[in-house]
This record gives sequence, structure tokens and C-alpha cells, in this order.
Amino acid sequence: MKRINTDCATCINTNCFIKKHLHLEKMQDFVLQKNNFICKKGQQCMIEGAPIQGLYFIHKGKVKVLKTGIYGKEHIVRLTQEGDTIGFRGFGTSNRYHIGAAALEDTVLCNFSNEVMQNILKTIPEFTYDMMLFYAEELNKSENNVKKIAQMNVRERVIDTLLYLLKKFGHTNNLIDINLSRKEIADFAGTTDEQVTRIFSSLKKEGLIKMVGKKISLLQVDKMQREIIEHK
DNA sequence: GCATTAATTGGTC
DNA sequence: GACCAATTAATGC
Repeated sequence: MKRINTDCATCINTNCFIKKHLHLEKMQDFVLQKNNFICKKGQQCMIEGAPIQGLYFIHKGKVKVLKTGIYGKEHIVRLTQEGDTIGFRGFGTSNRYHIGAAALEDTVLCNFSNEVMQNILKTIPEFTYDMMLFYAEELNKSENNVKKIAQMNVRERVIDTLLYLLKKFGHTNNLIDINLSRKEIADFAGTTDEQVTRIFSSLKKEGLIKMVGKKISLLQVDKMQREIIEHK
């Protein structure tokens, strides 16, 4: 296996919570206590109902966080990439994960145990405060998502999802930098893969998007934004 | 190259 | 707008 350097000091994920506070002296000891995991594309890196093992930070790769509903239907709760945190929702409040996570591509994870996380939170107020802001922001996003699912129709939700993917993952040569199947987009937008296919077909006919291989290009972002603006 | 999986399209409720 | 079925395209082994 290729050796991967996950040393926090040389890590380029400046949005990572650990990296952001690495300049603090107290942080130095803690970062020595992290573990690393590799999760291959398609593999689950967090299982619903399994005991919580601290917090995970994505060093490289992308992960979908999902909740399994009734009849085994999956709902993608969040999509994450380099520097993002997963497993934070259950942390401290429960001893088992209420969500699962699977790698969308080969992913390298950094993990801090419950004990280490508690030590960090109790000894570094700057970190804890930042974390609190993060939780508040996540709650805000979560509330917005509830509204979206409830008030937007399927087409609007798919458009909203595409705009989100562009904003979150960026693009190269106008192609959004993430590969998701129709089903995964559907699981995120709260619909079915057939609906996503149909809506994509319409959007293509309308000249709003185009596909190059598996990648998606948004041709008229402003027009798409206007279509969903009243629900934002 | 073959087998499995994903995408597309049409139809039914 | 979800679910099912049939066909075709793509991907993995």
C-alpha cells in the first residue's frame, strides 16, 4: 500500500478543525494520538448502531453520511470531503452511531478516540468554542433541509442539489468535481433514481446542464438559481 | 469477453 | 411522483 503522510503539520486541509487549531501549543500532544484508516470506495466507514469511536476527519477523499429509513430506504444526510468532520452528531450524547457513512472514493480518515476528543474539548476553549459554532451552523443547515424537503417539489430539489454540489465541491473545466450515481443524487434530494434521470433529461433539453462522461456541467447557474429562489 | 450494475424509458397505480 | 419492468449502456472482474 502506498504510504500516505497524514501528519497534521504538513496537511493541506486548512478547513479541518484540528488543522485550524494546530498553532495552539496544547494541540501538539493531541495530534500525536490520532489514528488513520483507509476506506476503499464503496466501503462503509461508519455503521449505524455501532459503538461510537470518537470523531473522524477526512484527510483525503469523499464520504456520504446516510440514515437508513423504513423499508431500508437510504437518505443521504450530508456529503463530505477533505477536511470535513464525520461522526460529530452522536458524539458525547450517545454511545452508538445513529448514522452510517460510506466512502464515495478511496478515502483516508483521521480518527481521534472519545478520550482524546474529550481531553481536547476540556483543555482548549478556542477549539470547543469553534466546535460549538460548527454545531450551530450544522443545525441551521439541517433545519433548512427540512424546509426544502417539505416545501420544494422534486425538480426544485434536484436543481437545489446540483447547485449545492457545485458550491460544495467546485468544478474543473466547468464539470462538478464529484461523481454520484443517479441513486445517490436521489437519496440526497429525497426522491427516486428514475425521477433524477427524467429531470436530468429535461434539464439537458432545456440547455441548463450537460453531461460529459459521468460529470455534470451547469450551463446556466443563474437561471437555475432563479427557479428555486423563492424557496431559498 | 462475460457478468453484474447503472441508466434510461415506458407504463401503472 | 413512487414503484415495477424491459432494454440498453457502462463497469468490474
